[in-house]
Amino acid sequence: MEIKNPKYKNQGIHVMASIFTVDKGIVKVLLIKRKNNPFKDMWALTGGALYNDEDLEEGLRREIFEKTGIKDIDLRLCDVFGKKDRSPVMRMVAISYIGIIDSNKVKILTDTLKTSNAEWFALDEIPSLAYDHNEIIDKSVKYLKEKILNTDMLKALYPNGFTIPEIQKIYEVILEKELDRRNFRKKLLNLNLIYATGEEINFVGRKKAKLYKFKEGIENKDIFKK
Amino acid sequence: MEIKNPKYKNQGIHVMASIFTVDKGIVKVLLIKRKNNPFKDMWALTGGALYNDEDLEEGLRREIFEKTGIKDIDLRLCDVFGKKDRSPVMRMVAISYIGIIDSNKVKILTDTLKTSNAEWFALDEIPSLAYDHNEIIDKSVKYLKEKILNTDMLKALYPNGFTIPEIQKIYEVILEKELDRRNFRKKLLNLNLIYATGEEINFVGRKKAKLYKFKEGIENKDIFKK
DNA sequence: GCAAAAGTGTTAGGAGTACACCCATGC
DNA sequence: GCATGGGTGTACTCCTAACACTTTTGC
Repeated sequence: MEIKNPKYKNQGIHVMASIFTVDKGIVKVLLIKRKNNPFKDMWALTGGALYNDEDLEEGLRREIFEKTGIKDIDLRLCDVFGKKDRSPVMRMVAISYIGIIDSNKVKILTDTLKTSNAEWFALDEIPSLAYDHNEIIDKSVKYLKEKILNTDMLKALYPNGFTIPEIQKIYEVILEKELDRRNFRKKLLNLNLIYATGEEINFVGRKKAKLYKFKEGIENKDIFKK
Repeated sequence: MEIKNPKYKNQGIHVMASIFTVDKGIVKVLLIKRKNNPFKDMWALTGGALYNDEDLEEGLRREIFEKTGIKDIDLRLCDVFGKKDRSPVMRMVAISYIGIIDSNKVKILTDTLKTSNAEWFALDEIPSLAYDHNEIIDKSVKYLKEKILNTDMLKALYPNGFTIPEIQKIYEVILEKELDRRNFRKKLLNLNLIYATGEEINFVGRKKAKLYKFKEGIENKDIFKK
Protein backbone atom coordinates (compact mmCIF):
# COMPACT_ATOMS: atom_id res chain seq x y z
CA MET A 1 0.00 0.00 0.00
CA GLU A 2 1.33 3.39 -0.97
CA ILE A 3 0.84 6.04 1.70
CA LYS A 4 -0.77 9.20 0.35
CA ASN A 5 -1.67 11.07 3.53
CA PRO A 6 1.24 13.39 4.29
CA LYS A 7 0.48 13.07 7.97
CA TYR A 8 1.98 9.60 7.91
CA LYS A 9 4.36 9.82 4.98
CA ASN A 10 8.01 9.01 5.33
CA GLN A 11 8.27 7.65 8.80
CA GLY A 12 10.97 5.26 9.83
CA ILE A 13 12.34 3.26 12.71
CA HIS A 14 15.81 3.50 14.20
CA VAL A 15 17.07 0.50 16.13
CA MET A 16 19.87 1.60 18.44
CA ALA A 17 22.17 -0.15 20.88
CA SER A 18 24.18 1.15 23.80
CA ILE A 19 26.92 -1.45 23.89
CA PHE A 20 28.76 -1.39 27.19
CA THR A 21 31.94 -2.94 28.44
CA VAL A 22 33.96 -2.74 31.63
CA ASP A 23 37.63 -2.27 30.88
CA LYS A 24 40.21 -2.00 33.65
CA GLY A 25 37.58 -0.90 36.12
CA ILE A 26 35.99 1.67 33.84
CA VAL A 27 32.52 1.44 32.30
CA LYS A 28 32.66 2.30 28.64
CA VAL A 29 30.24 2.53 25.75
CA LEU A 30 30.98 1.82 22.11
CA LEU A 31 30.59 4.74 19.73
CA ILE A 32 31.03 4.90 15.98
CA LYS A 33 32.03 7.82 13.83
CA ARG A 34 29.57 8.54 11.05
CA LYS A 35 30.78 8.74 7.47
CA ASN A 36 27.58 10.14 6.00
CA ASN A 37 25.02 12.83 6.52
CA PRO A 38 23.18 13.71 8.61
CA PHE A 39 25.66 14.27 11.42
CA LYS A 40 28.61 13.39 9.18
CA ASP A 41 31.85 12.96 11.16
CA MET A 42 30.06 12.97 14.49
CA TRP A 43 30.16 10.17 17.01
CA ALA A 44 27.00 8.13 17.44
CA LEU A 45 25.59 5.02 19.01
CA THR A 46 25.60 1.80 17.04
CA GLY A 47 22.42 1.23 15.11
CA GLY A 48 20.49 2.53 12.18
CA ALA A 49 17.33 2.31 10.17
CA LEU A 50 15.26 -0.84 10.29
CA TYR A 51 14.49 -2.65 7.04
CA ASN A 52 10.97 -3.71 6.17
CA ASP A 53 11.82 -7.37 6.09
CA GLU A 54 13.46 -7.61 9.52
CA ASP A 55 12.20 -7.96 13.05
CA LEU A 56 13.53 -5.35 15.45
CA GLU A 57 16.36 -7.30 17.05
CA GLU A 58 17.23 -8.85 13.73
CA GLY A 59 17.68 -5.42 12.18
CA LEU A 60 19.65 -4.19 15.15
CA ARG A 61 22.01 -7.17 14.97
CA ARG A 62 22.54 -6.50 11.27
CA GLU A 63 23.34 -2.87 12.01
CA ILE A 64 25.69 -3.79 14.83
CA PHE A 65 27.50 -6.30 12.64
CA GLU A 66 27.76 -3.95 9.66
CA LYS A 67 29.11 -1.09 11.71
CA THR A 68 31.28 -2.83 14.31
CA GLY A 69 31.76 -6.46 13.32
CA ILE A 70 30.24 -7.64 16.58
CA LYS A 71 28.23 -10.81 16.09
CA ASP A 72 27.21 -12.32 19.40
CA ILE A 73 25.56 -9.97 21.80
CA ASP A 74 22.64 -10.19 24.18
CA LEU A 75 20.27 -7.28 23.72
CA ARG A 76 17.57 -5.98 26.03
CA LEU A 77 14.92 -3.46 25.11
CA CYS A 78 15.58 -0.26 27.00
CA ASP A 79 13.35 2.58 25.88
CA VAL A 80 11.70 4.39 22.98
CA PHE A 81 12.67 7.83 21.73
CA GLY A 82 10.08 9.42 19.53
CA LYS A 83 10.25 13.21 19.70
CA LYS A 84 8.98 14.48 16.40
CA ASP A 85 12.10 16.47 15.59
CA ARG A 86 14.73 14.00 16.75
CA SER A 87 15.90 13.42 13.19
CA PRO A 88 16.54 16.34 10.84
CA VAL A 89 15.87 14.22 7.76
CA MET A 90 12.52 12.59 8.32
CA ARG A 91 10.35 11.35 11.13
CA MET A 92 12.21 8.57 12.91
CA VAL A 93 11.27 6.76 16.10
CA ALA A 94 14.17 5.07 17.87
CA ILE A 95 13.86 1.80 19.74
CA SER A 96 16.85 1.54 22.04
CA TYR A 97 18.48 -1.56 23.46
CA ILE A 98 21.38 -2.22 25.78
CA GLY A 99 24.02 -4.91 25.64
CA ILE A 100 27.29 -5.68 27.37
CA ILE A 101 30.35 -7.48 26.03
CA ASP A 102 33.96 -8.07 26.91
CA SER A 103 35.88 -5.53 24.87
CA ASN A 104 39.02 -7.64 25.03
CA LYS A 105 37.38 -10.53 23.25
CA VAL A 106 36.12 -8.69 20.19
CA LYS A 107 37.90 -6.93 17.40
CA ILE A 108 35.92 -3.80 16.56
CA LEU A 109 35.84 -2.65 12.93
CA THR A 110 37.10 0.89 12.60
CA ASP A 111 36.26 1.44 8.96
CA THR A 112 33.07 0.28 7.27
CA LEU A 113 30.71 1.45 4.58
CA LYS A 114 29.09 3.89 6.94
CA THR A 115 31.63 4.48 9.70
CA SER A 116 35.12 5.91 9.72
CA ASN A 117 36.01 4.93 13.27
CA ALA A 118 34.80 3.08 16.36
CA GLU A 119 35.98 3.52 19.92
CA TRP A 120 35.15 2.72 23.52
CA PHE A 121 34.38 5.86 25.51
CA ALA A 122 34.37 6.12 29.28
CA LEU A 123 30.99 7.37 30.43
CA ASP A 124 32.41 10.67 31.64
CA GLU A 125 34.18 11.32 28.36
CA ILE A 126 31.34 11.01 25.93
CA PRO A 127 31.34 13.79 23.35
CA SER A 128 28.30 15.51 21.91
CA LEU A 129 26.68 12.86 19.76
CA ALA A 130 24.53 12.65 16.64
CA TYR A 131 20.75 12.80 17.00
CA ASP A 132 19.50 12.42 20.59
CA HIS A 133 22.09 9.76 21.32
CA ASN A 134 23.41 11.47 24.45
CA GLU A 135 19.93 11.22 25.89
CA ILE A 136 19.68 7.59 24.83
CA ILE A 137 22.95 6.80 26.57
CA ASP A 138 21.85 8.51 29.78
CA LYS A 139 18.74 6.38 29.86
CA SER A 140 20.70 3.27 28.90
CA VAL A 141 23.14 3.73 31.77
CA LYS A 142 20.26 4.00 34.22
CA TYR A 143 18.70 0.92 32.74
CA LEU A 144 21.98 -1.00 32.87
CA LYS A 145 22.24 -0.24 36.58
CA GLU A 146 18.76 -1.62 37.10
CA LYS A 147 19.19 -4.65 34.93
CA ILE A 148 22.37 -5.98 36.52
CA LEU A 149 20.37 -6.01 39.75
CA ASN A 150 17.70 -8.39 38.59
CA THR A 151 19.04 -10.30 35.61
CA ASP A 152 22.12 -12.32 34.82
CA MET A 153 23.20 -10.06 32.01
CA LEU A 154 26.75 -9.81 33.35
CA LYS A 155 27.28 -13.41 32.31
CA ALA A 156 28.14 -12.00 28.89
CA LEU A 157 31.39 -10.69 30.40
CA TYR A 158 32.34 -14.09 31.80
CA PRO A 159 31.42 -16.90 29.43
CA ASN A 160 34.13 -19.04 31.02
CA GLY A 161 33.30 -18.24 34.62
CA PHE A 162 34.29 -15.61 37.11
CA THR A 163 35.54 -15.29 40.65
CA ILE A 164 33.33 -13.58 43.17
CA PRO A 165 35.70 -10.69 43.92
CA GLU A 166 36.08 -10.20 40.19
CA ILE A 167 32.38 -9.80 39.47
CA GLN A 168 31.93 -7.74 42.59
CA LYS A 169 34.24 -5.14 41.09
CA ILE A 170 32.02 -5.06 38.01
CA TYR A 171 28.95 -4.45 40.13
CA GLU A 172 30.77 -1.75 42.01
CA VAL A 173 31.95 0.19 39.00
CA ILE A 174 28.61 0.00 37.23
CA LEU A 175 26.59 0.88 40.32
CA GLU A 176 29.20 3.45 41.34
CA LYS A 177 29.24 2.29 44.93
CA GLU A 178 31.18 -0.06 47.15
CA LEU A 179 29.71 -3.31 48.35
CA ASP A 180 30.64 -5.35 51.39
CA ARG A 181 32.70 -8.37 50.31
CA ARG A 182 31.23 -10.81 52.81
CA ASN A 183 27.61 -9.82 52.24
CA PHE A 184 28.07 -9.74 48.49
CA ARG A 185 29.35 -13.29 48.46
CA LYS A 186 26.60 -14.56 50.75
CA LYS A 187 23.90 -12.86 48.74
CA LEU A 188 25.13 -14.07 45.37
CA LEU A 189 25.49 -17.63 46.61
CA ASN A 190 22.17 -17.68 48.44
CA LEU A 191 20.34 -16.53 45.34
CA ASN A 192 20.90 -19.88 43.74
CA LEU A 193 21.98 -17.97 40.68
CA ILE A 194 25.55 -19.16 40.28
CA TYR A 195 27.43 -22.39 40.85
CA ALA A 196 31.04 -23.30 41.52
CA THR A 197 32.70 -24.90 38.52
CA GLY A 198 35.25 -26.65 40.73
CA GLU A 199 38.10 -24.84 39.02
CA GLU A 200 40.30 -22.28 40.66
CA ILE A 201 42.07 -19.36 39.16
CA ASN A 202 45.25 -17.71 40.27
CA PHE A 203 46.13 -14.07 39.70
CA VAL A 204 49.68 -13.00 40.42
CA GLY A 205 50.25 -11.99 44.01
CA ARG A 206 46.91 -13.31 45.17
CA LYS A 207 45.38 -16.26 46.80
CA LYS A 208 43.67 -18.78 44.53
CA ALA A 209 40.01 -17.99 43.91
CA LYS A 210 37.18 -20.30 42.97
CA LEU A 211 35.54 -19.99 39.57
CA TYR A 212 31.77 -19.64 39.36
CA LYS A 213 29.32 -19.52 36.50
CA PHE A 214 25.80 -18.22 36.13
CA LYS A 215 23.21 -20.94 35.83
CA GLU A 216 21.19 -21.10 32.64
CA GLY A 217 17.67 -19.80 32.30
CA ILE A 218 17.80 -17.39 35.23
CA GLU A 219 15.84 -14.18 34.91
CA ASN A 220 14.44 -11.60 37.24
CA LYS A 221 16.32 -12.44 40.38
CA ASP A 222 16.61 -9.52 42.72
CA ILE A 223 20.31 -9.41 43.33
CA PHE A 224 20.64 -6.21 45.31
CA LYS A 225 18.36 -3.73 46.87
CA LYS A 226 18.65 -0.22 45.54
CA MET B 1 13.44 13.73 1.98
CA GLU B 2 11.66 11.23 -0.19
CA ILE B 3 12.60 7.65 0.55
CA LYS B 4 13.63 5.70 -2.52
CA ASN B 5 15.12 2.58 -1.05
CA PRO B 6 12.33 -0.01 -0.90
CA LYS B 7 14.00 -1.53 2.13
CA TYR B 8 12.77 1.39 4.21
CA LYS B 9 9.74 2.53 2.26
CA ASN B 10 6.34 2.81 3.84
CA GLN B 11 7.03 2.21 7.47
CA GLY B 12 4.83 3.57 10.19
CA ILE B 13 4.35 3.72 13.92
CA HIS B 14 1.35 2.55 15.88
CA VAL B 15 0.79 4.05 19.30
CA MET B 16 -1.43 1.74 21.33
CA ALA B 17 -2.92 1.84 24.80
CA SER B 18 -4.25 -0.89 27.06
CA ILE B 19 -6.69 1.14 29.12
CA PHE B 20 -7.67 -0.72 32.26
CA THR B 21 -10.34 -0.22 34.86
CA VAL B 22 -11.53 -2.13 37.89
CA ASP B 23 -15.30 -2.40 37.91
CA LYS B 24 -17.15 -4.21 40.69
CA GLY B 25 -14.08 -6.23 41.53
CA ILE B 26 -13.28 -7.16 37.95
CA VAL B 27 -10.28 -5.97 35.97
CA LYS B 28 -11.37 -4.85 32.52
CA VAL B 29 -9.73 -3.44 29.44
CA LEU B 30 -11.27 -1.04 26.97
CA LEU B 31 -11.69 -2.31 23.42
CA ILE B 32 -13.04 -0.56 20.36
CA LYS B 33 -14.73 -2.05 17.33
CA ARG B 34 -13.08 -1.10 14.08
CA LYS B 35 -15.13 0.47 11.31
CA ASN B 36 -12.49 0.21 8.61
CA ASN B 37 -10.08 -2.20 7.04
CA PRO B 38 -7.87 -3.89 7.86
CA PHE B 39 -9.59 -5.99 10.54
CA LYS B 40 -12.92 -4.26 9.85
CA ASP B 41 -15.56 -5.11 12.48
CA MET B 42 -13.03 -6.69 14.80
CA TRP B 43 -12.32 -5.56 18.33
CA ALA B 44 -9.01 -3.84 18.95
CA LEU B 45 -7.04 -1.86 21.47
CA THR B 46 -7.32 1.90 21.48
CA GLY B 47 -4.67 3.57 19.38
CA GLY B 48 -3.61 4.08 15.83
CA ALA B 49 -1.03 5.49 13.52
CA LEU B 50 1.21 8.29 14.73
CA TYR B 51 1.29 11.53 12.75
CA ASN B 52 4.54 13.12 11.70
CA ASP B 53 3.95 16.26 13.71
CA GLU B 54 3.22 14.60 17.06
CA ASP B 55 5.32 13.20 19.85
CA LEU B 56 4.45 9.66 20.85
CA GLU B 57 2.25 10.33 23.85
CA GLU B 58 0.69 13.28 22.10
CA GLY B 59 -0.36 11.08 19.20
CA LEU B 60 -1.62 8.40 21.51
CA ARG B 61 -3.72 10.90 23.45
CA ARG B 62 -5.20 12.14 20.20
CA GLU B 63 -6.05 8.60 19.15
CA ILE B 64 -7.56 7.83 22.53
CA PHE B 65 -9.64 10.97 22.44
CA GLU B 66 -10.80 10.44 18.85
CA LYS B 67 -11.81 6.86 19.42
CA THR B 68 -13.15 6.89 22.98
CA GLY B 69 -13.62 10.48 24.11
CA ILE B 70 -11.25 9.94 27.04
CA LYS B 71 -9.19 13.04 27.75
CA ASP B 72 -7.32 12.72 31.00
CA ILE B 73 -5.29 9.59 31.38
CA ASP B 74 -1.87 8.77 32.75
CA LEU B 75 0.12 6.67 30.30
CA ARG B 76 3.18 4.55 30.89
CA LEU B 77 5.35 3.02 28.21
CA CYS B 78 4.94 -0.73 28.30
CA ASP B 79 6.63 -2.44 25.37
CA VAL B 80 7.39 -2.41 21.67
CA PHE B 81 5.92 -4.79 19.13
CA GLY B 82 7.78 -4.89 15.87
CA LYS B 83 7.39 -8.21 14.13
CA LYS B 84 7.75 -7.57 10.45
CA ASP B 85 4.38 -9.07 9.55
CA ARG B 86 2.30 -7.70 12.40
CA SER B 87 0.33 -5.49 10.04
CA PRO B 88 -1.06 -6.86 6.76
CA VAL B 89 -1.03 -3.42 5.13
CA MET B 90 2.46 -2.09 5.61
CA ARG B 91 5.34 -2.28 8.01
CA MET B 92 4.15 -0.92 11.35
CA VAL B 93 5.96 -0.92 14.67
CA ALA B 94 3.70 -0.56 17.70
CA ILE B 95 4.70 1.31 20.83
CA SER B 96 2.38 0.15 23.60
CA TYR B 97 1.37 2.00 26.75
CA ILE B 98 -0.83 1.20 29.71
CA GLY B 99 -3.22 3.40 31.62
CA ILE B 100 -5.89 2.97 34.22
CA ILE B 101 -9.05 5.01 34.77
CA ASP B 102 -12.30 4.84 36.71
CA SER B 103 -14.82 3.57 34.18
CA ASN B 104 -17.68 5.09 36.15
CA LYS B 105 -16.32 8.57 35.75
CA VAL B 106 -15.96 8.63 31.97
CA LYS B 107 -18.50 8.41 29.21
CA ILE B 108 -17.03 6.28 26.45
CA LEU B 109 -17.92 7.15 22.87
CA THR B 110 -19.47 4.19 21.08
CA ASP B 111 -19.55 5.64 17.60
CA THR B 112 -16.81 7.68 16.01
CA LEU B 113 -15.26 8.20 12.60
CA LYS B 114 -13.29 5.00 12.94
CA THR B 115 -15.11 2.95 15.53
CA SER B 116 -18.59 1.48 15.67
CA ASN B 117 -18.51 0.46 19.33
CA ALA B 118 -16.46 0.55 22.52
CA GLU B 119 -16.77 -1.71 25.50
CA TRP B 120 -15.02 -2.79 28.69
CA PHE B 121 -14.03 -6.46 28.55
CA ALA B 122 -13.12 -8.58 31.53
CA LEU B 123 -9.66 -10.03 31.02
CA ASP B 124 -10.97 -13.57 30.70
CA GLU B 125 -13.53 -12.57 28.10
CA ILE B 126 -11.35 -10.89 25.55
CA PRO B 127 -12.16 -11.99 22.00
CA SER B 128 -9.70 -12.53 19.19
CA LEU B 129 -8.47 -9.06 18.36
CA ALA B 130 -7.12 -7.15 15.38
CA TYR B 131 -3.38 -7.21 14.66
CA ASP B 132 -1.30 -8.61 17.54
CA HIS B 133 -3.42 -6.87 20.12
CA ASN B 134 -4.06 -10.01 22.16
CA GLU B 135 -0.33 -10.31 22.61
CA ILE B 136 -0.09 -6.64 23.52
CA ILE B 137 -2.79 -7.05 26.16
CA ASP B 138 -1.05 -10.08 27.67
CA LYS B 139 2.12 -8.09 28.07
CA SER B 140 0.21 -5.06 29.33
CA VAL B 141 -1.50 -7.08 32.05
CA LYS B 142 1.87 -8.37 33.22
CA TYR B 143 3.24 -4.87 33.19
CA LEU B 144 0.23 -3.50 35.07
CA LYS B 145 0.84 -6.06 37.81
CA GLU B 146 4.43 -4.91 38.11
CA LYS B 147 3.70 -1.23 37.96
CA ILE B 148 1.10 -1.12 40.72
CA LEU B 149 3.83 -2.62 42.92
CA ASN B 150 6.29 0.19 42.52
CA THR B 151 4.44 3.26 41.35
CA ASP B 152 1.43 5.20 42.49
CA MET B 153 -0.47 4.63 39.27
CA LEU B 154 -3.61 3.52 41.13
CA LYS B 155 -4.09 7.10 42.23
CA ALA B 156 -5.88 7.58 38.92
CA LEU B 157 -8.73 5.49 40.30
CA TYR B 158 -9.07 7.64 43.40
CA PRO B 159 -8.52 11.31 42.66
CA ASN B 160 -10.60 12.16 45.74
CA GLY B 161 -8.98 9.69 48.09
CA PHE B 162 -9.56 6.10 49.06
CA THR B 163 -9.92 3.95 52.13
CA ILE B 164 -7.30 1.32 52.76
CA PRO B 165 -9.66 -1.67 52.51
CA GLU B 166 -10.94 -0.20 49.26
CA ILE B 167 -7.58 0.04 47.56
CA GLN B 168 -6.55 -3.30 48.98
CA LYS B 169 -9.35 -4.88 46.96
CA ILE B 170 -7.94 -3.26 43.84
CA TYR B 171 -4.52 -4.68 44.53
CA GLU B 172 -6.03 -8.09 45.16
CA VAL B 173 -8.03 -8.27 41.95
CA ILE B 174 -5.20 -6.98 39.79
CA LEU B 175 -2.58 -9.20 41.39
CA GLU B 176 -5.03 -12.09 41.57
CA LYS B 177 -4.14 -12.93 45.13
CA GLU B 178 -5.34 -12.17 48.63
CA LEU B 179 -3.38 -9.92 50.92
CA ASP B 180 -3.42 -9.80 54.69
CA ARG B 181 -5.42 -6.77 55.86
CA ARG B 182 -3.19 -5.88 58.77
CA ASN B 183 0.07 -6.24 56.92
CA PHE B 184 -1.28 -4.40 53.89
CA ARG B 185 -2.21 -1.42 56.00
CA LYS B 186 1.10 -1.38 57.82
CA LYS B 187 3.09 -1.63 54.64
CA LEU B 188 1.20 1.06 52.79
CA LEU B 189 1.45 3.45 55.73
CA ASN B 190 5.10 2.73 56.43
CA LEU B 191 6.00 3.44 52.82
CA ASN B 192 5.37 7.13 53.37
CA LEU B 193 3.44 6.99 50.14
CA ILE B 194 -0.02 8.03 51.29
CA TYR B 195 -1.41 10.41 53.86
CA ALA B 196 -4.70 10.63 55.79
CA THR B 197 -6.87 13.45 54.53
CA GLY B 198 -8.65 13.68 57.87
CA GLU B 199 -11.97 12.85 56.24
CA GLU B 200 -13.91 9.71 56.87
CA ILE B 201 -16.24 7.87 54.58
CA ASN B 202 -19.21 5.75 55.48
CA PHE B 203 -20.51 2.86 53.39
CA VAL B 204 -23.89 1.39 54.38
CA GLY B 205 -23.65 -1.31 56.98
CA ARG B 206 -20.03 -0.60 57.76
CA LYS B 207 -17.87 1.22 60.18
CA LYS B 208 -16.53 4.62 59.11
CA ALA B 209 -13.23 4.40 57.30
CA LYS B 210 -10.49 7.00 56.98
CA LEU B 211 -9.78 8.55 53.61
CA TYR B 212 -6.22 8.57 52.32
CA LYS B 213 -4.54 10.07 49.27
CA PHE B 214 -1.34 9.34 47.46
CA LYS B 215 1.30 11.98 47.94
CA GLU B 216 2.49 13.89 44.93
CA GLY B 217 5.71 13.16 43.09
CA ILE B 218 6.09 9.60 44.32
CA GLU B 219 7.68 7.13 41.96
CA ASN B 220 9.38 3.81 42.21
CA LYS B 221 8.40 2.82 45.70
CA ASP B 222 8.45 -0.89 46.21
CA ILE B 223 5.01 -1.51 47.54
CA PHE B 224 4.94 -5.26 47.63
CA LYS B 225 7.38 -8.04 47.07
CA LYS B 226 6.53 -10.34 44.27
C1' DG C 1 57.89 -11.19 57.67
C1' DC C 2 54.70 -8.43 55.22
C1' DA C 3 51.28 -6.62 52.08
C1' DA C 4 47.34 -7.82 49.39
C1' DA C 5 43.57 -10.20 48.45
C1' DA C 6 40.51 -14.61 49.21
C1' DG C 7 37.61 -16.84 52.20
C1' DT C 8 34.55 -17.48 56.45
C1' DG C 9 31.16 -16.38 60.79
C1' DT C 10 28.59 -13.73 64.10
C1' DT C 11 25.39 -10.42 65.62
C1' DA C 12 21.89 -6.75 65.72
C1' DG C 13 18.21 -4.48 63.42
C1' DG C 14 14.49 -4.18 60.15
C1' DA C 15 11.13 -5.91 57.08
C1' DG C 16 7.83 -9.42 56.10
C1' DT C 17 4.49 -12.91 57.64
C1' DA C 18 1.20 -15.05 60.37
C1' DC C 19 -2.13 -14.57 63.45
C1' DA C 20 -6.17 -12.69 67.45
C1' DC C 21 -8.73 -9.29 69.29
C1' DC C 22 -11.70 -5.01 69.78
C1' DC C 23 -14.80 -1.44 67.75
C1' DA C 24 -18.49 0.78 64.95
C1' DT C 25 -22.48 0.32 62.05
C1' DG C 26 -27.02 -1.23 60.32
C1' DC C 27 -30.27 -4.59 60.61
C1' DG D 1 -27.61 -9.14 69.61
C1' DC D 2 -25.41 -10.17 65.55
C1' DA D 3 -23.18 -10.07 61.14
C1' DT D 4 -20.02 -7.31 58.54
C1' DG D 5 -16.20 -5.01 58.02
C1' DG D 6 -12.67 -1.27 59.99
C1' DG D 7 -8.81 -0.68 62.94
C1' DT D 8 -4.81 -2.23 65.95
C1' DG D 9 -0.73 -5.24 68.27
C1' DT D 10 2.48 -8.95 68.79
C1' DA D 11 5.65 -12.64 68.00
C1' DC D 12 8.42 -15.28 64.81
C1' DT D 13 11.33 -15.57 60.85
C1' DC D 14 14.29 -14.19 57.39
C1' DC D 15 17.07 -10.95 55.03
C1' DT D 16 20.35 -7.29 55.38
C1' DA D 17 24.05 -4.63 57.25
C1' DA D 18 27.91 -4.05 59.99
C1' DC D 19 31.92 -5.84 61.31
C1' DA D 20 36.94 -9.12 62.57
C1' DC D 21 39.71 -12.74 61.87
C1' DT D 22 42.35 -16.41 59.23
C1' DT D 23 44.63 -18.14 55.03
C1' DT D 24 47.21 -17.99 50.81
C1' DT D 25 50.41 -15.88 47.75
C1' DG D 26 54.46 -13.31 46.00
C1' DC D 27 57.84 -10.33 47.26
